[in-house]
Amino acid sequence: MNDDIPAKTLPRLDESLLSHLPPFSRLDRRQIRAILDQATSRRYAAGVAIFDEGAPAERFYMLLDGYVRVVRITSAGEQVTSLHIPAGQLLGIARALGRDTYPATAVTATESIALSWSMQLWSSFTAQYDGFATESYKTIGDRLGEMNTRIVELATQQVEQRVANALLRLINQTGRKVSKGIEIDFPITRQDLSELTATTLHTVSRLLSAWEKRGLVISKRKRIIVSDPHALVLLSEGQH
Amino acid sequence: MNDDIPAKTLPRLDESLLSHLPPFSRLDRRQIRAILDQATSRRYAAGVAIFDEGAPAERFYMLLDGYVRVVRITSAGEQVTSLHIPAGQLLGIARALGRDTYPATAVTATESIALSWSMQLWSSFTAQYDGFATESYKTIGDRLGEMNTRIVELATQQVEQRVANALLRLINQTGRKVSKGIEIDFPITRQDLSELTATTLHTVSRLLSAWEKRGLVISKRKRIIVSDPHALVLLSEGQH
DNA sequence: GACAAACTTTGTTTCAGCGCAAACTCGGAA
DNA sequence: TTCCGAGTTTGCGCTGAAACAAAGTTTGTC
Repeated sequence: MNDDIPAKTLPRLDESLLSHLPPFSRLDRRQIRAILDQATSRRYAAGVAIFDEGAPAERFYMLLDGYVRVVRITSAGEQVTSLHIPAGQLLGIARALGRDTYPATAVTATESIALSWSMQLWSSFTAQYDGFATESYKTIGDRLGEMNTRIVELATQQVEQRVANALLRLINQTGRKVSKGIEIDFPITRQDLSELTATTLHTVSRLLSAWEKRGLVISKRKRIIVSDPHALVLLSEGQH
Repeated sequence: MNDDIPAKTLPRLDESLLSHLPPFSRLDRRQIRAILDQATSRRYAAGVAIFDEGAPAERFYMLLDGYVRVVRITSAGEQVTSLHIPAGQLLGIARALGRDTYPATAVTATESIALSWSMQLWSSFTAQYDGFATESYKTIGDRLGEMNTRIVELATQQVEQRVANALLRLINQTGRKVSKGIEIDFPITRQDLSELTATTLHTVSRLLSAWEKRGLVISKRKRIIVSDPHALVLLSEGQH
């Protein structure tokens, strides 16, 4: 499960890694240097767990590169993805909400690089570094909003609309422009998409096939390009 | 929509109102006095909105008595209840997450009483009062966990299980012991319950009727008593 | 270049729960 | 006391999407 490349691979981390990221953007070079010097850097292969639901929340992370899926596993063994986290965001910040275990599992969707700090540093970070707490809570606020949206979607929308919405959200958050449209920037299977939309991989496959015939998307294995986002928006609103 | 009883009805608020509530429990009498003197107290009739989704977050609230439903309304006009808030909790604390509008509408389920403060006081409260911020964030953490649970439920469970779970959660949070079992402490219609479980009032009605025949619940209009919680737990796990 | 594993597609069957419709009941207002 | 509206119950038909099943395709590995 774990990775073969040891921690602290990168000899010395550059300040520019963090200086433009919201939680750190108000800090000066010296402060960022201090933060980096306390950080552990680590590479994760695709598909490995950075931390597990229920485990003691010992470290918090800043995802520098890659994508992470936040998943929960039901007692019946089904997986439900509750969030996607792109590079540049904090994760595992349970402590900010007074928890001492991680509330969900974080799995890399691609090969990823993350910095991490001991959770004991959390309170000194929030105390010392201006804007760090505020920005962290903003991130949590955004995630809360996103979860709220997912609840409403699950509660009121048809499968087709949910899948269309999920696709739109993914290209918004992590889309990359390519010649034929906008591509989701990391490998994503029908299974992943079904876990994100609370349906089965079969149904997702059928939908994507239908959409491909109508020219809305182009999909190869693990890759999806949205060529007509506007049409997807219509679908997400329930039009056919 | 609004209420006829003016603010500041209660001549002078007693410190004991707040002293045992988590966000204030670590404070001394003098501090609580100061907080109370800045508060506005107001009574709300059942079924009125304390604040509306999207409105500027001008005040934050402490619910002293009653119950509040946090709802969102979809573009199609359907309501989805995302949380129930019992007395003793803060609400409308959008600001803690860096938002300047309320992310959802708060509607009273019963006649309720709440204190409120101008949102401008938020930062001074968190700065001055020990434990206030921590406890507030803990509340948010709990709500996040609850929402997460709802997502997983919506994603993986059958209607019957979801309704059973909702009922169990309600009696846990707001149950009152009566001779024949545990009663939900505020009026709740089939419609409310259907909005909480993402189904129709018809289905909820059928389920409750069936359960009543089997002796698991007793229900009159707007009132539900759970007489066999354990059987409901089994149902919520998928047994029949 | 063959094999296995992972991922995807497509067909068929089944049924939970929704939509629609109608009737019933309770509790308060007048 | 009657009336009315809000809340509830129940029946029935329909359908979206899950379950089941099986075959096809891509990719990496030895």
